[in-house]
Amino acid sequence: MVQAATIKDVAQLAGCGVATVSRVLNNTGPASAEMRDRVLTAVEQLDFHFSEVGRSLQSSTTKTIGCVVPSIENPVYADAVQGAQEVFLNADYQMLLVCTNYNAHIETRAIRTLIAKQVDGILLTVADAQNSEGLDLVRNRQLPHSLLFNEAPTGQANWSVGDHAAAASVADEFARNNHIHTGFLALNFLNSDRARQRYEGFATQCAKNKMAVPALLEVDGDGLDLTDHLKLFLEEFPNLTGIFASNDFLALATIRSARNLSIDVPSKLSIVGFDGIKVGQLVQPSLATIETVPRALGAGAGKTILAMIDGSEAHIQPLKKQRFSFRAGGSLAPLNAESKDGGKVTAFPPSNDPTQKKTKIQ
Amino acid sequence: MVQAATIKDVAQLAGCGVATVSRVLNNTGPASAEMRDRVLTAVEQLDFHFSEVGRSLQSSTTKTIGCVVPSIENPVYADAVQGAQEVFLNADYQMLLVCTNYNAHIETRAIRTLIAKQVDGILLTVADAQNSEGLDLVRNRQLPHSLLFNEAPTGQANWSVGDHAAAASVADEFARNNHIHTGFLALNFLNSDRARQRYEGFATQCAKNKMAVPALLEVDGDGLDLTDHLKLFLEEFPNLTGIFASNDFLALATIRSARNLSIDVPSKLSIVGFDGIKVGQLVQPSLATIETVPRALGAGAGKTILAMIDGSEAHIQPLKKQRFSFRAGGSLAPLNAESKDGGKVTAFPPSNDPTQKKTKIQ
DNA sequence: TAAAAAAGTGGAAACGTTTCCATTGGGAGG
DNA sequence: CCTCCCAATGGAAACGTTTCCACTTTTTTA
Repeated sequence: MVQAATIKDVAQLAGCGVATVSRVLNNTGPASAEMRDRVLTAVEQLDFHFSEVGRSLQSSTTKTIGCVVPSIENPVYADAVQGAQEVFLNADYQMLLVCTNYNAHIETRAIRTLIAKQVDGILLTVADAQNSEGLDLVRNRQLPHSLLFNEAPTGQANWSVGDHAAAASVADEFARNNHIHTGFLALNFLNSDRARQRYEGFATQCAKNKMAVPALLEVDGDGLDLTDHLKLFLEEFPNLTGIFASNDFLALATIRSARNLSIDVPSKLSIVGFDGIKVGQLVQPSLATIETVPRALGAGAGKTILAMIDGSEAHIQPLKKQRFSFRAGGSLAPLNAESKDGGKVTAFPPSNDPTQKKTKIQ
Repeated sequence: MVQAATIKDVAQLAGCGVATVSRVLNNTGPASAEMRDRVLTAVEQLDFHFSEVGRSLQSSTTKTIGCVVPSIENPVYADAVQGAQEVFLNADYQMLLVCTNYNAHIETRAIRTLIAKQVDGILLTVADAQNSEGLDLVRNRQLPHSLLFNEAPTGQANWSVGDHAAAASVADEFARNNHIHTGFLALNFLNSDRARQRYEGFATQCAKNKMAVPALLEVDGDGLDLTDHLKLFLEEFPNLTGIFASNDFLALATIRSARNLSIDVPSKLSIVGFDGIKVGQLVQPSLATIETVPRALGAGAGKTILAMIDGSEAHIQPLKKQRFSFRAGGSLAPLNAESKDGGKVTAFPPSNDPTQKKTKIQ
């Protein structure tokens, strides 16, 4: 590894003290035109750049922000992280990223290290915001931070989706389509407070709509093939007509599994997802889902942290009212008497898919 | 922000010199049992943790590795980044992540900053490995680094997919299915050397297989709705029977667009993607594609860097022969005379989709 | 023209570590 | 009892910055 030039080298070559070099390069304090020239020439000649480490030690500022999320294999987190990262980069901050895989131990350890590295702020999505050792650490140090996807305490800028309300709106949509018996499908339900909030919001609103208590359907593994799971669920709850999957990938896997079992979606079984990933609009039937704006949430949370670091804490971002919206799709259809009583249904019913164009070629 | 305790505070509280504290805590050098105790107690009492900044300055090592990729909205990069990140974390390194959005200027600036931050190594996917200012910087400093997805110079561990060969295998698959007239569909073709290598590998192998020169189809925008593009392409190249999309998302969008145009996939038009994203197996028809192992590539590149930092440079990872495989899917079907002459084809031909289970319920 | 102010400059301390070196004290070997 | 060695310990330098302060030189003002 080639040794980089230091400010001392520059000073020596320019024939001046290090203080002068610092002043010239940072434009802080006076310097004669001639001195300025000599320094700049030396810098050029040595290809000098300040060592951020030295700077950090002296200023106790690192221009670095930590980011802790469960996983970026989930496009929702990936988008959010990227949104934040761009905000940081524009403000000349860099991002230290840690994925915890929903593991509280890794979470805590990572946060500890980030603090030791003296990050100027932390952006985090914790497994459980009510009970997070790492989050406590951050709060104790009063390190600038913002929760992302987790519900923030009142008074702080909130960059969560609003899982409870969003899930409630799914219940409303099922109700509007005359569904009574529904299920909530989750992968690793216990791992995240978001999944629990979604279930709760869904169940509560189902009750308000005089629907049955939704069945809680849990699956494990990678969630790619749910055929066997789905078969069992439908045997256990034979009058299920709709499934709310806790994310879009799970929803697509469910549709696929239904196809394997020759159960038509949506005429026999309606599916609604959560997140609003892009491919949901490309598949057939298109996916009814909760559309979220992860990128905007990430960017917003990033800006909140920067504002806190700036000291303009008072001026925290206004918490937007609506951070989700229901996206209609072909996977959710009204439940009518005809299909309910097991009567014949067209194998490929006329699409009620609003995103499907009807353009013809030739 | 609460001020953290320093080694001096510990020394003072324990009534000893800082050198002793350092020795005790790092287990480097002797210390009496009693001293050990006093230090440990003080540490406990002050909740002391070393400042990594101070350490870095003294050791000129940061336990930090930079990672530069175009975007993690693309699941391929996201998976690779996560794979690398896990490797780093296991070795007690943290990752500084920068997304360049395929912008060479951001790329260069980011790499410069990473060097100033004195990262111990850099993992990068550059827009064009033959012509990258940032890559030159890294090479000049002889900073431990590894290319990811870019073809590495001979002699270095190679963590690219092998785009040329992979694309060639797609040409072979089209040939095996009797396709002659194909097209290569790319989004922002000029932005990356990978897309170009894929086209070249595809075109070369098409020639070997006595197929027509593949049409180069370029689209712009977000690639969500390609209907109009596809219509134009098919008007311009009316005898096109197969399209090789440069990534899976584009492939799925193409299938969707074909549906909009009432062109059946695969009987009228076969589609093959690239990357092997998971949802490709969930859709109908399932997507024929090149399956890659981005996570493994990222992890491998990460390990390579760690090995270089360790100094065990000699023992670089062996470059695996095959880093991709063709995954059959319902979107690619043989071209037979019947469908070629515009004759009647079943609207929903018996699936030749190998991933589709035939399980029935009840 | 002298005094005061301002501009230009460098030395040194401080930030939090590690590590080299010197100092002390005690035990073992002669 | 004297030496020698080794364990235990602390002081201080070094890493690369910024910034305070003091000093010299130039310019302004009266």
